[in-house]
Amino acid sequence: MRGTKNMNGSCNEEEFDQLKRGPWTLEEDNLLIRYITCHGEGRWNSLAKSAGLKRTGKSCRLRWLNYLKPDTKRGNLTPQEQLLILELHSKWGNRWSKIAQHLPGRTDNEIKNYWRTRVQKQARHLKIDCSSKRFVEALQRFWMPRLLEKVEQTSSSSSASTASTSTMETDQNKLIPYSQSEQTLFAVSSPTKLTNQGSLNSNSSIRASDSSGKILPQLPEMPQLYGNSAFYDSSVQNNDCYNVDIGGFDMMGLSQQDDMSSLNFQMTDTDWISSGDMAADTYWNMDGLW
DNA sequence: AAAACTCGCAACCGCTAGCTC
DNA sequence: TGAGCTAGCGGTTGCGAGTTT
Repeated sequence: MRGTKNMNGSCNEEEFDQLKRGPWTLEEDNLLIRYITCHGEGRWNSLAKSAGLKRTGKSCRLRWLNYLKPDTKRGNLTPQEQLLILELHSKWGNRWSKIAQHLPGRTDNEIKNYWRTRVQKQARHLKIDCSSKRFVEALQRFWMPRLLEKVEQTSSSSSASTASTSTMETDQNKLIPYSQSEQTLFAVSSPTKLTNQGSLNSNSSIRASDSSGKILPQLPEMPQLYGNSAFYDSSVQNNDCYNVDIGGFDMMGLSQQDDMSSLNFQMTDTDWISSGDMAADTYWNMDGLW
């Protein structure tokens, strides 16, 4: 069986017992980097041997992909990246590698860790299952708008002119999860761009609000965010995940509701979504998220 | 000051799809 | 066709660092 002594292909029992585990040393890292620089990736088991590493091929591959590869990004995820993760996870679930493909420089492991340590922590805090409809709804109504706000803050501070070029009519702070005609993930829409299929009525539109229920400042038009940023791979634009059919939200049982206010989550304990309590910082603490 | 606890992340494990022979 | 092997994925674990008691 894989994962046992037999998983290593040509590795016999004695070799297996001599294999090193645990944290990589600087020397091992250098060996691996040097070898891959000269010979390239692939054939990980033989690579491990040829490089003189007492590691499994699997371990070498992981170390390279998650840590040593030159274009690997380190450090905190940006709000843009977090937003994208939330969005893509709502569509694909725990398909970490697939999600990672859309965040250049980030690894599936990193994204998985982010989800488990940050997002699931919020779910625990709210005492709900992070895979539940309620939690997805919470993400959409509170977390994502705040991330968008954060994105706006960072983009306006780094490029004031870019942020101010959004001339779209945003008389309502409507956030639609997807725009069918534009390949965006999340956009502040003008009313004319809302389709019957994807629109949310104004009484129930997802709004960015602070804990007191105030409507937050208008949010930027998202196509700029995704269209211009380095992490948005233009090659992805024709991917079905962007050319969406609102399917990303169908899975959450929301899109078929023209009026979100009609959603009934049958909450018997605390109706924290509709009451607005959830938006209170005591329940939805964003401070630790970035 | 130190023990207990929590958190974040690197690394490992088990499984499986796909390829080769 | 099926056995063996490789690469890759998602889940889990272990450990060091930081925080709380």
